[in-house]
Formats: sequence, C-alpha cells, structure tokens
Amino acid sequence: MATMQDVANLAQVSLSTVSYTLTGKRPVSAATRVKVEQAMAELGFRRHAAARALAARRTHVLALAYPTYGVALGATLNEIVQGAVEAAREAGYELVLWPVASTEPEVLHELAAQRTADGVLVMEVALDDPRIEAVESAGVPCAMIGRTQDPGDRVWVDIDFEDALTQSVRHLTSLGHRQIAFINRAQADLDAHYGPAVRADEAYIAAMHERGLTPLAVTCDVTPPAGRRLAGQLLAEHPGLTAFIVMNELALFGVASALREAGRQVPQDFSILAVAIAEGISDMYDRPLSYLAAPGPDQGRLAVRGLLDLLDDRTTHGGANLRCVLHPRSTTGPAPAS
Amino acid sequence: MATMQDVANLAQVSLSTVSYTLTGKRPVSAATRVKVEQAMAELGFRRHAAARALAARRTHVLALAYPTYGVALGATLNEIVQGAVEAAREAGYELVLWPVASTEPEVLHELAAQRTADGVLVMEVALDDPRIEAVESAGVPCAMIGRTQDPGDRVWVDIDFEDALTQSVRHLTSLGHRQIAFINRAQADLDAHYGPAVRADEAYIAAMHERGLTPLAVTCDVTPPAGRRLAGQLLAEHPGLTAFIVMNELALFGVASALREAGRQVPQDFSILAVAIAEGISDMYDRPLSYLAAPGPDQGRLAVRGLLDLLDDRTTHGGANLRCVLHPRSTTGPAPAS
DNA sequence: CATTGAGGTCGAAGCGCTTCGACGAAGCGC
DNA sequence: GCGCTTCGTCGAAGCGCTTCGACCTCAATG
Repeated sequence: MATMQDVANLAQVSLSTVSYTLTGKRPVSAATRVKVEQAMAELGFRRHAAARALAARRTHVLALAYPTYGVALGATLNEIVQGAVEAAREAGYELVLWPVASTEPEVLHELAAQRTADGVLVMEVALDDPRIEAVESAGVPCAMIGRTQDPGDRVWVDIDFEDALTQSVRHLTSLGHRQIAFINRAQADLDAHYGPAVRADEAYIAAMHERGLTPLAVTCDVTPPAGRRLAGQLLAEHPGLTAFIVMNELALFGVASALREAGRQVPQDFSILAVAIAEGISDMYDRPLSYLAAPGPDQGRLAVRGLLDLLDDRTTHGGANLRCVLHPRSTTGPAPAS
Repeated sequence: MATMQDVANLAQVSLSTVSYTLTGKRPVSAATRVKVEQAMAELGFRRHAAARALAARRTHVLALAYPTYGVALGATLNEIVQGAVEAAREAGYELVLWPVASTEPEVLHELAAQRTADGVLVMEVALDDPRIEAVESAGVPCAMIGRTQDPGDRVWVDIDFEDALTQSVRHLTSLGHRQIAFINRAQADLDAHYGPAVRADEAYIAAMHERGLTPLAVTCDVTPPAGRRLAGQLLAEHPGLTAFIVMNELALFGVASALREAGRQVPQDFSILAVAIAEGISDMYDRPLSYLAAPGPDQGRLAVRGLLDLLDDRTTHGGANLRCVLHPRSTTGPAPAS
C-alpha cells in the first residue's frame, strides 16, 4: 500500500504538503495540488485510517449502538440508519453499527473507552437507559435517538409522540369515530420504560379524555398473529369499536386479517390508522394505508448533525422533537352510522 | 485518558513490559503482572485502538457489509449478525456493520482501502457480486455469507438450499402430498441472481421431477399482503394443491390468511412448510410451525472463523454448505384423502 | 523603499502503541 | 564449573499520519 511519503516522493513535494492538499488546512498552490493529485491517483493512495486517527486525535468514525433485543432491525430502524449514514458521509465520517444489547452497558463502555469512534449515537433509548452513562463515563460524546426521562442538555432526537397520538385521535374523531382503540407495542416495552410506548400511551389517553371519550389502550406483541388475536378479541368484546390506532409494525398485518375475518369492511365499517411507521411498511400493506409517517431518515440525519456539532463544539446542544406527518389514504373513513 | 506510559510509571516497570503483559507475547513474571494489572485498574486504562492498530498493523476489527436494499435487516440476517459478533468477540475482535448498497461497490472499496478493518464479511452475496472484487482489490481479505457462482478457493458459508428443498419435498411427499407449490423470494431476487432464490428454485424443480411430480414454483414479494394475494390465486387456480413450501419470511403470514379465507384447515386440508427461516420467525407464527431452521448464527460464526483463519494464514480456505434442520411441528400433516 | 502580511512549502516532533534486539539472571546438561 | 538456553525486562525504533514553527517569496501598504 502506498503511503503519503510515496506520494510526496512521486510528486516531488514534502510529506506535509501532501497532507495539506488532503486536509486543506493550509493553502496549496494549484500547480502543486495537481501534481499531488496525479501522484495519488497513480499510486491508488488512500489515507491509512489508524495513522490518521492517531495523529489527528480523531477517528472520523461515528458509532450507532442499537439494541439487539427483539426480532430485528425493522424498517423503521433501517430508515434511521440510512439517514445517519448519509449525514455522516457528507461530513466525511463513517458510520459503524455496534449491535449491543441494552442490558450490557459495560460492553458499550469498553467499546467507547477504546476510542474507536469519536461519538456514539444511542438508539432505542429507554427512559432510564444505563447506556448513556456507560458511553459518557468513557469520555465519549453521545447523542440519543429517542430520549431519557431527563435528557438534560444532551443531544437527542425523538419523535413527538404526544403530537402523533393527538393528531391520530383528532383525525379519527373528525371523521365521527368515538370508540377508538389504541394498539401499542408489547407490554415488555412498556415495562422497560421504553419512551415511545410510554409517551404514546399517555398521549392517547389524554387526547381521548380531552374529547370526553373512553380510552382503550392495549399492548400487543410485535407479530402478525398477536395482532390478529388481539384485534379479534377487541372486536368481540367491544362491538361498538369503529377504529384502531396501531403503533406496531407487524401487528398491523394481523389486525387486517382479524377485520376481514370479522367481516368488517375497511374503511366503510372500520378505520385503521397506523402511527409512526416507515413509508416502506405502508407500501407493504394491501391497500393505500392511512398512516403517520415516522421521520426516520430525519432522525438519523439530525442526530448525526447534533453529535458532530458537539464534537466540534459548535454548541447547539439540546433536542429535537420531530413530528409525524399524517397521510390519510384509504384505510380511514367516516365512522359508520350506527 | 491514561496511556500505557502512565501505567508503566505507576507500576514502576517499562512501557514494553506493560505491553507484554497485555499481549502475552513474551513471558512476564507473576509479580510484575500483578503490579501492572493493579496500575491499569487504578487508572482505568484501555488501549487506544488507533495506536494499537498502527503499531501492530492490525485493527482487530472485522466489518460485515450488508446490503441496504429491501426493507430491513430481517430476523434471519439478525441471527447471522449475532453469531458473527459472538465469534468475533471470542477472538478479541470487534465486528462493525457497513451498510452499503450492493449497487455501489466503490463505496466498499473506499472503506476497505482505508484499512479500518482487517477483513470483510460480505453478506447476501449474488451469484456475480461486484462487491467481492471491490474488497479484494483493496488488498483486504474477505469472506462470503452465501457465495458467488464460482467461489474459487475463497472463504464462504452458505445454506445448502439443494438439501433444504430436497428435504422439504421429501417430507411432504412422504406425507402423501403430490401437488406441492413452492413460494420463493421476489422475482427481483431471481433477476438479480441472488443465490438462495436461484438455487432453491432449481433444487425444488429437480426434487419434484425426480419424483415424477409437476413443480409449481412462483416468486412473491416479501410482504404479508403479497403472500396472501399470491396464495389466494394459487388456491383458486390449482384446486388440487395440498401444500406450500414457503421460503419468504413475511409472505408466510399472508399465506396463512389466504388459507383461512379459503376455508382450508391447516394441517388437515393443507400443509405449510417454511424453509430457511430463523427460529424467531417460527415463534411469531400463530401455531407451531413446521419449518427448516436456517443456520443463521452458525453462518455468522463460521464466516468469522474462516476469515480469521485467513488473516492468520491458518490455511483452511474453502467453504461450508450448512444444512437446515427440519422441525416438523403442526403445520404439516398427511395429505387429505382426495 | 522598507515593512508587513499572506501564500506556499518544508522539516521535524509527536500521537500511543508493538516489537525487535540486547542484556542480566537463572536453570540445565555434562 | 562451563557454555547453553530460557526467562524476564528494558530501551529504542518505528507504524503513517497531522500539525507546529520556520522560512522564503511576492504583493500590498504607507
């Protein structure tokens, strides 16, 4: 592999000049720049990442810690990753993923302490997440996707679940629905103080109460059969229901089955509104789904920007609460005349 | 952050002695070891990854390149990642994920050329995948999960789809089924020469012909509604069908809906056998699913081992074709008497 | 016309580790 | 008791970069 010295020799300039052409931290004449660039091209030169990191005290790597709990990196998470990768690349950083269970923050601490990354994005943050402390105690800056109970002046990017659920209830009530059930994530998420589940739950209940309606909030495992079973049961026990708000990627598909089996036509007899899901998921549905789009790519992008600001102490700390955009398509309609 | 010199000072030994206690590449007396370890603990010392990588010419990082096409890192891919992470950690390596579209091998080349990883695992390999060349041309060893048309003497770990489909057809025919359809991945996968889709298709057809049966192989988008639509159509057009072999994580759930809607009881009237899916998916099904378990964790583990062998030139090149294990549970049963 | 300052380049000093050669102190066979 | 190897330790030479201070040149300034 060609080193910078090789490039310098071939271009007949000094080592440092090559470095400055690359970093742009000092001016370099056009003529020299051309010589150097030709030499680099000829040798197929690439900076050695470790050497650069050591000398510059900066790795140009950002890590994204995602929990390996549950089934998989779903579509929503995937969107976040995409956004983060793009934003990082634009700034000359690489993004790497650290699959680390949220139950083993020590592993995260180890990783961070080795300084292989300049900053860490922590994903799927619980309200009292030990991982934040694990990273920060290693002296590595960190940004949250989601947020803890008290984020302080840390960098975070979250979805505005209060707004999302308020919008959902408003949309459905404006269509005349009164008995609206909310199908949340799994009970385990609620128990683990997983922010989205907790906040959505509270916001839904508040929004219903505000309108003098009786909330019906339930949790559901993130699988199609669980959704089907649960929805079937709800339909049987609450015959007056006319709409579901679903914040559960996979249960969504089971809910659709249950409605078909119960002989309910969507949206004539029944409305379904999906909350905070990726566009990709909405396309997987069998008809144009009414949904509130999760701002996945923006979450990733903003989190990276915030983290980079922190690194370069362009001090714009603080958080962003991103709103979901309502896309009313054909699974929500006027409440049936009872 | 404490450096190795700090540790050496505190322990009153030389820098190199500290290094040798850590690497074990030269003997260190028990007394010294204790002193050094105490000093390290006291200072909270951790090796600086970049410095180590530069000096040792080894980053102790393995990268896993996974394509960002499609919806997400599904359960199967997740399993592979888990296995790989574990195997890497056991060997003192870190695993990082590189989300890189398979359509932009240049990005992969760039990444590899910077030598931020000692080796690259390439996932979801197509039969003619440009990514392999992209990595190898940067002088970085690479291992495949899946394999190209001609893997040469490269390291690869694949699923034995020939065997899996043969087992599937055998299992169902031994139960008396004669009209068995095969629901493969998406047409796009077949068009992209994605190995699993291609090999499974061929193997299914061969296995059916061998038994004098007429194959019915179809492709299906990886979504529940696509599965439902397709299965519904197949049931209508081929009333004699009594079994589906499904190699499509999400379509599986749609297939189940279609059967319910067609009034077919599983397994009395109809059998479903899922192929090469993660255990996690089988648990998501609404009854004990008959399936051939994908050896996900083993794939990841073996690929990492193979790659590490390559790095340390413990020359055990070559590939491994892993078999799926049949778990006959309650979605397959004797063919209905016609 | 001397003075300043910016543009452009170079040499050298590290960054925090690994590893090589060297060296004294044991331990061994004969 | 002699050389021999092995053990345990040290000092120093890098690994391939970034960056600082220094230096030279050539306007522009008053």
